Amino acid sequence: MTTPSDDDAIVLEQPCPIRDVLDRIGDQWSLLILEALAPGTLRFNALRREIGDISRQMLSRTLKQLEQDGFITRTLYAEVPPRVEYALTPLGRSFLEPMQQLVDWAEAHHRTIVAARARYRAEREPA
Amino acid sequence: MTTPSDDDAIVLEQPCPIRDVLDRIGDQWSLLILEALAPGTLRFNALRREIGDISRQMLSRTLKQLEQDGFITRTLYAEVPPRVEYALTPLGRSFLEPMQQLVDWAEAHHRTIVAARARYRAEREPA
DNA sequence: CCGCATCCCGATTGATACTG
DNA sequence: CAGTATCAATCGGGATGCGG
Repeated sequence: MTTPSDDDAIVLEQPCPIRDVLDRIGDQWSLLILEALAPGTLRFNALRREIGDISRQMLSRTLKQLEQDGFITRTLYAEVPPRVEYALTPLGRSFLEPMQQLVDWAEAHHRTIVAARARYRAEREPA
Repeated sequence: MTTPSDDDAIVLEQPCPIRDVLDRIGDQWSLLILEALAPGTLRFNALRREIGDISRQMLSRTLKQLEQDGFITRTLYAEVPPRVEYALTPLGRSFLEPMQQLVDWAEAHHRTIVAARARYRAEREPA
């Protein structure tokens, strides 16, 4: 078995709390998902449409991670066809507050960063 | 040329500001470096010792990224042996403020996250 | 409708050795 | 001291098709 199933997700003890958090929301999709759920509960495909260009696999994997860490809940309704709803937990919701600070900072300083990059390139491309 | 040099670092325009920031500090080392520099200027190897288990290559690459984005400055002193000092810029320092909120949140909720993981596993491993 | 298994490729990272 | 070059191994993540 060289390719373990998603169910075997490794859950290492991270001695550093912030690493836990960055590992979870530093990836490409987690933050997008959390923000998509901020207004309210969404189903799998609704979430997919909301985010736009995420594959089913990555959405599935990322949701599982977020559920595992207690940021969201997954509710399966035993209907035909199946319905699955995702929603923020209080933990997930509380996380969005400090995260918003960072988002605000990013928006406020985005131009500075872009300018720094341009300057960096300019210094290295003399002619 | 299948392995581009580090100097050819790709600088794509990210339409979403927060992505820029997460891409830069969501990696394994950037935040550690920024926090190591918070108390003051450090030289390359001092930084390496401070962080502990980072390879020279990753430290070099990450520092370059951080410099490129304007979070730190790199000052080369034309001496023998060479001396290079890294320090936070005002941008880098201002970034640490909202980031600290997130670090605090992570520390405050770490136990909750760990508990959520344990609970998740317990639910899936009946016996 | 929701999600998992498989295949596959490019990106990331470490080790090691070499340079200014 | 402060890196860079090269090689090799690993890993994330997309596409697709099957299954519940």
